[in-house]
Amino acid sequence: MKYIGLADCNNFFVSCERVFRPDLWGRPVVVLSSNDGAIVARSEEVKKLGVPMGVPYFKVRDELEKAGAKVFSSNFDLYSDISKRVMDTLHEELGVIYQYSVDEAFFTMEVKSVKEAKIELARLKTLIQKNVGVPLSFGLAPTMTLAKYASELEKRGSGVSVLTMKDWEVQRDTVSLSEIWGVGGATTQKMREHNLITVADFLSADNSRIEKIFGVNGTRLGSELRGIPAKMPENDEAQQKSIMSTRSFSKTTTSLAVLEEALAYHTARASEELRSSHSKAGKLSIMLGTNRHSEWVLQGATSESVLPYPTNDTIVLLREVERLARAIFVKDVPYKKAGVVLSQITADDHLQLDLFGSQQVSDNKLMSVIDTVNKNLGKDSITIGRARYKESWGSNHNFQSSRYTTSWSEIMRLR
DNA sequence: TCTGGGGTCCTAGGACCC
DNA sequence: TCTGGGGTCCTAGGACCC
Repeated sequence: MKYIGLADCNNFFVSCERVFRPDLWGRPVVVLSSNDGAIVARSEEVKKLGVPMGVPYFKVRDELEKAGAKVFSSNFDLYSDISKRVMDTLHEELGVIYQYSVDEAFFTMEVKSVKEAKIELARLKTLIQKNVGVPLSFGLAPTMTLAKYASELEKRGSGVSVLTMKDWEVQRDTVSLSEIWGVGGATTQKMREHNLITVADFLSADNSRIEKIFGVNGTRLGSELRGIPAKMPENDEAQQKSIMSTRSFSKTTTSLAVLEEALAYHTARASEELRSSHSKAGKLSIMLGTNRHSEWVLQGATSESVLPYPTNDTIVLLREVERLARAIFVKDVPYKKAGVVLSQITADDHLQLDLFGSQQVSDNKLMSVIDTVNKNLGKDSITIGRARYKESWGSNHNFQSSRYTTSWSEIMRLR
């Protein structure tokens, strides 16, 4: 029978940090979000302390210190590299995989016997642990939603769980809907108002009632929970719909010049990524944000512009970004973040030519030279205009580990 | 003092058309 | 004392995920 599997790395960012700091296995470790704002990854030891996911760091700093926890700023260069190694191994061993996030991938598997499937996945788990160095868990079930649920079951145990319909039919009476993938806070609330608490409640409710209240998401959820796939892992490298680059500043600013520098930096980042995926964007948006927890919360602004023709040229985009920024900037507002979003993305080889053939279709030589130099000599060896990262508007990252695997100057030294 | 960033999908409602 | 209905397209915003 065909099953859907999920491979999910345990406490991924924490595990990545531990690969190069083996002394931290068994010790409480957390990783902070960008700007050292909130907790985004916790080791088992920290979860046991009761520190919740997503809590602002400053609220739990003392508690963590008392527990002797090690704190890291996020180090995405490191995490992406480790992620790539995990995904490469999964791909080699399982064939087609669908990478769902930096630390998760779905796949399909023909299961002849549960026992054999378990042995196979346990072997794979050991292999990744040995070759890459991070622990992961596998869940195998008839649908994506159930595979997700299954993967949680053995996180602290063997790390491999196969959920058959027979198992699930026994369990689902007591599983609460809020534990299910895709059911968040707002939906849980709404379900509660309709007296739907457990999976069994949901499944015994009338189909048309579910559809009326929860729309297509409701009917899909019902199907997935009955073991009939309503979502399938897609292996094709689907075109990304949007690319964004945004960051909070360590301190607020009221200077248009500073905001323009930050926006220029994000424009460079986003268009670089656009070029590396061999595509162009038809729409550009910028955002200036204020502190969400201050009286300025509503003073943020966004603005967008449909480009005359799709482009990935940093210079063209920079010009437009500057125009938009000047239009929405308000004097004396303390801005806390800035960002750029590129959307309406099309692959280079799928571009629509306009009727008069007047648009620029050739690749910009200057851009590809800059990309090549930066690839060979390191990030930002060449920047355009003001598009260079500056600490003056940068984020806090006070506990950052080395980029052990992606930067020669930060490689681990042995003596 | 200090509260992330990067995504996707769905829906409601307005503009516009015949 | 009367005020269509049906359709498309677009966008803003909500919800969710990791």
